[in-house]
Amino acid sequence: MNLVEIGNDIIIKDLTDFNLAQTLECGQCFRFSKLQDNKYILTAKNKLLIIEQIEDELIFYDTSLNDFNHIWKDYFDLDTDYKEIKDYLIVKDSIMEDVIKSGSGIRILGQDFVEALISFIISQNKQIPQIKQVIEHLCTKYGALLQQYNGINYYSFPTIDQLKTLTEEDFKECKAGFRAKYLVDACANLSSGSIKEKELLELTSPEILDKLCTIKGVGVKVSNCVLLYGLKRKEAFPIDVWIKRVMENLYFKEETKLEILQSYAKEKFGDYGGYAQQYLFYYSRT
DNA sequence: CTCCAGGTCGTTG
DNA sequence: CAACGACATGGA
Repeated sequence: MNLVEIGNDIIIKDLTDFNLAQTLECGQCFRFSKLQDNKYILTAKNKLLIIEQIEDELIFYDTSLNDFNHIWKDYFDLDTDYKEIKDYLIVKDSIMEDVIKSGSGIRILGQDFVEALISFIISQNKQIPQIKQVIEHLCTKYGALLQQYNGINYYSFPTIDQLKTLTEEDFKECKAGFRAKYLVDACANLSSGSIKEKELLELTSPEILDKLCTIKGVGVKVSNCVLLYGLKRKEAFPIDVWIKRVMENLYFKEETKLEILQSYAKEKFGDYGGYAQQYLFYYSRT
């Protein structure tokens, strides 16, 4: 990796297979906003980051080398060879060539486990702009103030210690609607230790999926999102309405049951299912 | 006003 | 066990 420090900024040069806008706007994360073309402000891992891509350079503004090495390199999946992943997918399935072309700079972000779980419980039966709103309400009310930028306060995602005190009414005030009781149950599971990230990491993906599905309001789709975005299980293949539609159009040409789609993806994309899913999602939305 | 949205639950046949 | 409506909220 070609890294340069200039003042308080860190610049990564000669990037390949990376597009910041695609990565942030492909629906995997919710806590970011666009400052200008290819320049974003985002909060993750208890930090505020201003980041810009100019051609094949990525600029991390006001970022220490320590934060880059320990947080952002991993968050943006910069050590993964996406060329190899794309080649694998295209060899397995020629249809993927066009699909990947549409979002060829997507990276899968390494998000916080609790944030991914809470966010994707909120996501059910909601549109992305509204998901973002509910999450922002939650963070503004219960997160810690990180920093002010251009007169706007930016907050961290609440910790489980903060979340565990919230009632169903508190979540409803954040406009979570009928999901409020699900969020309470998720937080109870997390704070009681009945679900612990460290213990999940020891399990196989199917075992984690079963465990997550014991939370009220968490089904197969949300669990797979948590596996992929919050626990780095790159074989996870979450199937939502968009993925269902695009797979039916590209591969089946007719209505197809979830189980069929799921096993098809497993056979076709294997350990790289998560990447395939992300390319498919982006393709189907553009 | 009606319809529907990154799903899941509880209830029916 | 497959099918179906309910569920809060807000935007089209």
